[in-house]
Amino acid sequence: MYKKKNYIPFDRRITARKAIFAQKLNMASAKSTTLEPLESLSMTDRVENILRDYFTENAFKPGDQLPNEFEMAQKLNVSRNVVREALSRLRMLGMVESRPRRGMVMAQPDLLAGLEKVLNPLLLSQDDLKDVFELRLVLELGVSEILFARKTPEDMAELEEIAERQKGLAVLTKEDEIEFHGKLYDMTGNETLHRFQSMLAPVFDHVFAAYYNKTSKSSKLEQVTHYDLFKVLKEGTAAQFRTAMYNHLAVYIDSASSR
Amino acid sequence: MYKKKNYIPFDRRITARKAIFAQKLNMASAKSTTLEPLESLSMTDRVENILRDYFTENAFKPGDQLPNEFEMAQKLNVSRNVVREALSRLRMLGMVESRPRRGMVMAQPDLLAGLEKVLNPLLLSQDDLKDVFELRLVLELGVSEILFARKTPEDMAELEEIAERQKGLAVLTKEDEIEFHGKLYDMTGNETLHRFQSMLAPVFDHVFAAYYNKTSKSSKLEQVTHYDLFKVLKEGTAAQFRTAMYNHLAVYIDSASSR
DNA sequence: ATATTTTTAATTGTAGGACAAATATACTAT
DNA sequence: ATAGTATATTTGTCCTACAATTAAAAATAT
Repeated sequence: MYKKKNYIPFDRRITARKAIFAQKLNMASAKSTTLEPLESLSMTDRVENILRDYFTENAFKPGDQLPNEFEMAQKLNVSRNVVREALSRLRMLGMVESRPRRGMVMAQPDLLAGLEKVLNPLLLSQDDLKDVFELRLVLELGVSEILFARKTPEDMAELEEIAERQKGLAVLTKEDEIEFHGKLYDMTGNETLHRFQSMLAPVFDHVFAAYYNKTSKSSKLEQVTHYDLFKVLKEGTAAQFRTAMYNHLAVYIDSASSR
Repeated sequence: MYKKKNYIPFDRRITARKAIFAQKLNMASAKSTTLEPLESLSMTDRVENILRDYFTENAFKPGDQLPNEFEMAQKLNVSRNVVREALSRLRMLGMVESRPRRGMVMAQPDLLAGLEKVLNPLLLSQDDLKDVFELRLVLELGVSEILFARKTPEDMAELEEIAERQKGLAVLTKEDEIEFHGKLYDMTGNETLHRFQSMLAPVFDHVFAAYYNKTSKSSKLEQVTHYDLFKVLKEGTAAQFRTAMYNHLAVYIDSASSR
């Protein structure tokens, strides 16, 4: 307890508000060509934007120390609450980190943190769900080049083990699908792509289960299996693999095209 | 000015804290198999998670009215500040909307809002930048199926106009690239894909300009032009288009593969 | 009873005060 | 110089207050 003497809390010491950056704050982003509802941004919105601009304009890099909250609040002529709400957002994105009493530092944002929190089938619009569905399809069809460029014997052995095991199964579960396709993305060496795909997958399943008639084209008996895909990846070319993947996903692609 | 009588501000009326949901709050997410720094979540982090869980578990849909901030703070036994910081995050993601004095409602989140704010080449790690670079490549290579399924005569006419105009140019600017490829994504009818791509593009350019040796393979003179792409899209097949796009992007793909 | 006006209540946005905890720094005693 | 102690710093959290404004309720007029 160091609460003796005439100690003035730090909070109180700064009282005079110098509205240095106030102009910055108050300058409306006036540039709407078409008349729109003029979505008046809240202070928090504006401070968030200003801070991000400030970081990029001043070329802040991960690890760089940031001014403290009081200083920001002063300079911007807003309350600490507003600054904290804005910072809270940036913290969520991984853009800034703050260890208590040590201040805040710039950090490497988490690319997909925001997207991850938002991929909720109940909240997204039909259009967005459809877009996500297709996006995943586009990814699956687009990875073959990378796959061929990056595949290693070890990866192929592991993939073979998976494909071989699944060959015996009458019907593949969702987990089986994830295992095989997940391994594929793993093999790209692209961690973001891998994570991105696995975030999209549940939405993809939801959309397919909810909106598309699975039985329609399932009579197409000559379906390309995971083992087929493996074989083409092992012995074929990138172009052949693309075709194989296209056929493997034919059911979904038909669904996507038809609407 | 209705400030007469013995009006007690709403803020003050609720004092007794019923820690009904306190358990929910205090239950640690204890499930780490490997020993990790035990990233103690802040109250705000926890409330953010709890709120999102609460929304999904109770199947909140866009338009649904949310409890007000006081109530949330009470129930969770935290201050309104903490609740507001958490809500501020969700507001940024478009997940909730709040019109002053009318309360908060669930909203349709903006799929890409979080990602958009974070795509800053100065802040992202080398690995992330490389991942984004490749991601864009994967998208370009993956859209051909959709393109063939969705192309319309009107779109093709517009694309032809662009390709025709660019045929005369000695060198294509960044804007030219955006115009042509942008139109391609536009033709997919997938708004999210379109926006996603245009968010990735600047990072893509940055990575290519900063890290890859452009001159290396540029001697490959038989480059596929935008007009070539157009022609294949018009007269060829999806498979041919994929090959054409692959060749069009060969410079980049070489870069990506080599590292 | 119905329409219009006035009052009240509710709720977000914003400001600002307080303080604990913990760390980095300055200071003091040995 | 070392160890120990006080001080300053800064985030996280809690609290109070109030303006603005709409929705609802009450009062008033038709």
